[in-house]
Amino acid sequence: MPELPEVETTRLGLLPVLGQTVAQVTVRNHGMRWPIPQSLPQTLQGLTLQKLERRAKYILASMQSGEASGTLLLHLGMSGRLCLLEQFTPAEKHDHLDIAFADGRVIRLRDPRRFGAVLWMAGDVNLHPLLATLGPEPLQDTFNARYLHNNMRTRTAAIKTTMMDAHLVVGVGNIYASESLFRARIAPQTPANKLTLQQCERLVAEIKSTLSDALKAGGSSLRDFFGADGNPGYFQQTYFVYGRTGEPCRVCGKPILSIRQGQRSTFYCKSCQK
DNA sequence: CCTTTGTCCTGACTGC
DNA sequence: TGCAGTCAGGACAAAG
Repeated sequence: MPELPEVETTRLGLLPVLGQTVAQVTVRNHGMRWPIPQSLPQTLQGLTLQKLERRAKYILASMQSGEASGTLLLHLGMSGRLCLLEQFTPAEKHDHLDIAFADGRVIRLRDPRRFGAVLWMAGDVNLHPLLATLGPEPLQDTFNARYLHNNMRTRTAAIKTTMMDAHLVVGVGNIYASESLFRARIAPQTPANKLTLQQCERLVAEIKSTLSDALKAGGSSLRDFFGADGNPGYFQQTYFVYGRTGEPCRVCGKPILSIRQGQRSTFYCKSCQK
């Protein structure tokens, strides 16, 4: 389940092919969340990779050659992985897309569940419908306690579901929502408009530190993450509550509870979170 | 049958 | 009245 830190680590792992020119694109399966455009191989052929950026959980690969330019949007869904191969190797079952470069290296997308996406945007990628209305990046200063508190005023739904709304702030997936609420000692069922400014301060701080801790862990495990076998696994983190139903709280020892909120699992400690 | 993710859509409702 | 915002729920992608 790639969350923002894994996406960012994936982006870092791809940086070595910056400046390379696309030699050949192979699409083995177009059926992703949205179909991979039939014209993608033709579109990318001969373009040079200029920039690798990230917005929310999208990796944005900007390509250009002469007049032709645009950006490839890559989303990993819940089971997607991008590996950078030093040279072509035979594709396996769920390897849906290869982007081969002139120097022989290959970016390969593997996504068993195919919830991911590969899209092409000519022109300004920030105008793409999927990106245009997104909220701020969680690690930027525009995402702060005042912003959160202000935007929670009109929200009556539970803080857990509200904080996962990408129009409010991006990159807070199911795992980090539970984790940062625990760290901020806020009960996930709390109506968003009941949060005090002080609670918003704690929550923003914990979202930022939870994500940046994970980013640091990702950066330091980059070599393992982009393993020599070209088969990166996701770095395993120790969670306070996520997936720990019935196990003892790492702070107070009471059992971790799980509930459903908006058709998603939420994990929390009843005695630590108020 | 269940679970998992992010995103989009619909219909109902609220408040200005 | 009209409109924008909000919310709950469901749909959807596929596989284990």
